[in-house]
Amino acid sequence: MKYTTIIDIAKALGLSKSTVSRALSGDSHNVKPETMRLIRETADRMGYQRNEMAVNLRRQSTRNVGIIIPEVVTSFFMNFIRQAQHELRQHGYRIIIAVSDEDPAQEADNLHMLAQCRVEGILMSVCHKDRNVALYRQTVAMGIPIVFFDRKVEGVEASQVRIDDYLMSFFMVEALIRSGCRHILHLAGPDHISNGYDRYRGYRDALEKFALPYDRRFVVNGGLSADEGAAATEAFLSQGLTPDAVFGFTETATLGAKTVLQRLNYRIPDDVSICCISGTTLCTLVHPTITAVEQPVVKMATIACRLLLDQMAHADAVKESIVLRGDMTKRESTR
Amino acid sequence: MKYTTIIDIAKALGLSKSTVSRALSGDSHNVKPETMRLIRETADRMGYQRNEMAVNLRRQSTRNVGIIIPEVVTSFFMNFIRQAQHELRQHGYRIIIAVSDEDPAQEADNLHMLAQCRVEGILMSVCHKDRNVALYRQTVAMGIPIVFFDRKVEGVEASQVRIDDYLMSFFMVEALIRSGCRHILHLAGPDHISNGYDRYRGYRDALEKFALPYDRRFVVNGGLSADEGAAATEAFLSQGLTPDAVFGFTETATLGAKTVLQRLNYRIPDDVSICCISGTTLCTLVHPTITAVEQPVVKMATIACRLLLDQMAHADAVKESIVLRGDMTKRESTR
DNA sequence: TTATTTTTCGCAACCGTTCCCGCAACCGTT
DNA sequence: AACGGTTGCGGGAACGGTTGCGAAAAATAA
Repeated sequence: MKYTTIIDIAKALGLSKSTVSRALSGDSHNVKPETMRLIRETADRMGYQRNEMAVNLRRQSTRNVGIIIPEVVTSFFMNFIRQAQHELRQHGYRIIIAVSDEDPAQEADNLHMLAQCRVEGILMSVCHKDRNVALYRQTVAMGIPIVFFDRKVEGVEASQVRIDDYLMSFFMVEALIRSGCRHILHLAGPDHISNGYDRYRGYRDALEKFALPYDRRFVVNGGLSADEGAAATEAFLSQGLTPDAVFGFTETATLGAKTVLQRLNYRIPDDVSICCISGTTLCTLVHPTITAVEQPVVKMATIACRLLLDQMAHADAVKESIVLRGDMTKRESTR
Repeated sequence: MKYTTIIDIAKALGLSKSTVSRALSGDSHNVKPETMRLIRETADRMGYQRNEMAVNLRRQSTRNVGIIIPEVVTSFFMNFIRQAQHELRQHGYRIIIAVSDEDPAQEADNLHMLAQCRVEGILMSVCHKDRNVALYRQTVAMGIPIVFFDRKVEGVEASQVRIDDYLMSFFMVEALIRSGCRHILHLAGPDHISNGYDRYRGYRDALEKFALPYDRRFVVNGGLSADEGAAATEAFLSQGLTPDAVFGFTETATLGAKTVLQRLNYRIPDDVSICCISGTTLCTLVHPTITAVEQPVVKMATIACRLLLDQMAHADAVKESIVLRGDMTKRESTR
């Protein structure tokens, strides 16, 4: 496979590669219209594809940004990427996607890879709240701006955008209690995701507000996937405990719980209410539909991009930490 | 932001860049162990990140392949990417992901972008059965091997891997009929996706096998998304027609139909059976769970990668067209 | 006509890396 | 002492573009 280069075109036309370069990059100020047309035609005819790497090397700027996401099972991240791509493309940036698979080691690899590809900025949702913090710092110190989205990370001087996990969680549990629930199972997130703790705090404080007893057997690690959520729920039920509500850290795990409960003939919401944080359209497709706090993904992506574009434009742009309200939608799964 | 280069390292140590290059690329045959250690340490200390573009330019080979997918709403493509990444990484290839959003124009853009980034191969699922065929041809002719997966495309000399849409569809509808269904609504795919026609043929031939009348009002365009599927179902029902089964071209649209039916208090599967092709774990999360043919995504990705790796290794490798059996799983939504 | 400006183009340096080639030092052998 | 072989390293030409500068050519002004 041999690509045609501007030199090939130059030779074919008896011109210099400078002129060809200028013609192809649309420098109408320095090349005769006639010549321009000629060059462009031959370029087309010869199937010219310009070598992005040579350009980037010379220009000392790739116009691309990296997006690192922890997983691909949730549609949230996919939608984020979609919106971010839309947003960044308008500013002439290309995106490179890297998936960490919830593994800090792979995340570190991804970060290095992106640095080697000379991305000019990174949008990232971390997979561990502090395992790679030193690396994040180092990356930022090297001059690659990072904007963290969705998952909180502390100790790095960078912009962030996420929802108010504590408050959303508090409201959700408060609503459950007001609707009469007293024994609320909380499928908590894994310890290494910092949002998990905030959501847990919201749960506890809501109980406290209504002077309900806190039973730590009602807080279990629900994992992230549907399978993990199902397993956790089964383990919980096998202790002989009976919840009248389930409040999940994340959507997929919560749906796993729902599957188990329905299989055991619990009626939803009559016997048990179900709700969760970080719901997506999935919550509207299942039966009954699930009450959830939805991440305003479009807004989040838009803001994340704005923050990143700011940083890329001026290295001294002030770092902002933006906390959004989630959209809580009451559906069939709660009373 | 100024990256350290091998020249910086060379200067700092009073060595030549050649030696530094060799040390860092692990050419232990040509550099003294002592020097090697020294160079590597200083490289670390100076935060060296090698410039991937310079390497690629010089080597005349980027080791990356592109993956073009039509959309991100389905988890199928995400899982495909995940597996493909796993597979290709083992052979030292990086992947670049591009999303076409079901738009041929964007798909063409993506193809050009990948060529400019000098990918050495492309895995692709097309968004229109013939709109960009000339471009595919041209790309292959330029020497970039393409492997098409999931969605069929004709008229291009390239390897392909997909499931047997006709047969799977036939089996599924046959099963519906055997279970007593007589009025089967088919949510067909859009015309521009060629698998759609095969699935439709499967539907028709199954009816014919049992000598059931074909009523074309029972074949409607169900679109791809849940919303489209829901709208199509509502439009169908508003004609006063009553189906005793729904057979969907794709999962999301089928779930949209399910939502509508449940809202209208149809009992599933007592009043109406529901099933579809190209189901994912989503089918197991909803209630009732949905009978579906699942794409063997892991196998498909593995095979696609093998085919692509073959082509990249030997340009004259024979083009294969591999048709897989889907996994049909009976669940609660059918009798 | 000549002088001056403008247009159009070529030369050459440069981006960061790889890799071929050559050179010197050192080894053991004859 | 002369010789061939190995080891360790440096010099410099690529790879495919961009771009500042100068020069030739063309257009305009004097």
